[in-house]
Amino acid sequence: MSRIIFHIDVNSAYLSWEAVYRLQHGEALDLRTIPSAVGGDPVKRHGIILAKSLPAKPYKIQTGESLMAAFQKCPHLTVVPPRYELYLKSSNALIELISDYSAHIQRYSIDECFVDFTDMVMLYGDPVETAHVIRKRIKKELGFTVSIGISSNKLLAKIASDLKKPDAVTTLFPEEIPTKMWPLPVEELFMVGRATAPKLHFLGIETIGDLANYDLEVLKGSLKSQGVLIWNYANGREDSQVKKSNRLAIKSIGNSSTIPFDIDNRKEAHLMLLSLSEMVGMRLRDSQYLARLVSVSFKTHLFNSSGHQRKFEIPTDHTSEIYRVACELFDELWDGTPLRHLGVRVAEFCENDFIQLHLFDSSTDERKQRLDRVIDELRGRFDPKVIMRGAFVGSGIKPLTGGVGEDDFPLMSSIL
DNA sequence: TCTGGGGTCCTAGGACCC
DNA sequence: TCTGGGGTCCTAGGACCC
Repeated sequence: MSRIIFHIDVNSAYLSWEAVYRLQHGEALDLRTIPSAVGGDPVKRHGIILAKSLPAKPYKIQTGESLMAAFQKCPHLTVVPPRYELYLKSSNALIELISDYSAHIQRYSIDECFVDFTDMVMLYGDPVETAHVIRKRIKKELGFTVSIGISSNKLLAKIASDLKKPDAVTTLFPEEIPTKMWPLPVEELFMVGRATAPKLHFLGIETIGDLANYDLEVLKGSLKSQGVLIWNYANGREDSQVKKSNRLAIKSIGNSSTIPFDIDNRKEAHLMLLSLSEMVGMRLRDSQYLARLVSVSFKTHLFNSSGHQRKFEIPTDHTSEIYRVACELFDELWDGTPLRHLGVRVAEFCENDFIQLHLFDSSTDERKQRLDRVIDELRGRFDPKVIMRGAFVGSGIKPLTGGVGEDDFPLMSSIL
């Protein structure tokens, strides 16, 4: 039996949510009506564009480009800093409203979700009409607009929602593929990115239709399994389930940061690793997991990147353990080239519901654990900066680096 | 174009085992 | 002895997503 899937996408999410918040708090100006953007650190004119308004489009402002470049294209661009707690609240409100219509919701990212509407058709009738009802309710009750795509699978629904923006409902059922999807440039296809597009062009493939009708064996030859995947996508074939997102699905936790200055000595590098390990450790403990693997990665001033990873002898969630191994890994990997980016990540989780007591130094282990808990507690209760290791004082390196705390839902996958 | 930060998955090569 | 092949695990690197 054929399914009915919705993909719901918030238009210019961060910017819309910011604009709505400001209107609700008495500001007269609607950011959506002027060239504006949400981006990092406008004061220092540093960071990147995270979201832009429609009036910013004619200036060719691109999501992901540096603020410097954006100001050059549009000197009077209004830039506001991001506020992730607000976006999380807005996202939750959206999901709550959609829950009135179906319990089968998959949050794909903070501003996108899939809804399996198949069983709801009996209850609500025509899906397109229902989608319009949902769209209008969101606009009226929450103050921002969405684009809704409807089809028989997640891939087509996602592409459909992109066809018309803002504030729109669009279908892309299999019989509509040749007219609505095949004329699109191939880079609009999910999973065709910066590296794959040139390879496809080399084969003479320009549109999604070209790809759909291309010889699969030839494609396999140059793109392996990726070739098979995108060929199926180009033909609209995809059958993954709308899965309720569960926190348990999380696979890794990491933080990384571009340093304001190039690091050229081990001491500063270690301090940076400590700062990152603190955040990773906090998030790991919050997740209730222990990690079996830790990895360190960096980018040099020339943007060459490399990484190194290792397993813990015993799965852990201690900041001090993560930091110790991170330093080991770093010292083995680094040849002294100046660095501008450093990252720490933990993975391979197991449950922490029994306490790991090992025979040799259970007392120090317990002490570490207590220390972590007390610090987490204080940081949660007050400002995270209340606890600061002495080594950071006057170092120019923040005692805690990286974002994404407590309520993150870890589901951004390159697979639908 | 002078390039953030959070993730997931795939592949290739080497080590090691039988 | 200088020579198999298959399976699994580990690691590094790259591609993609939002």
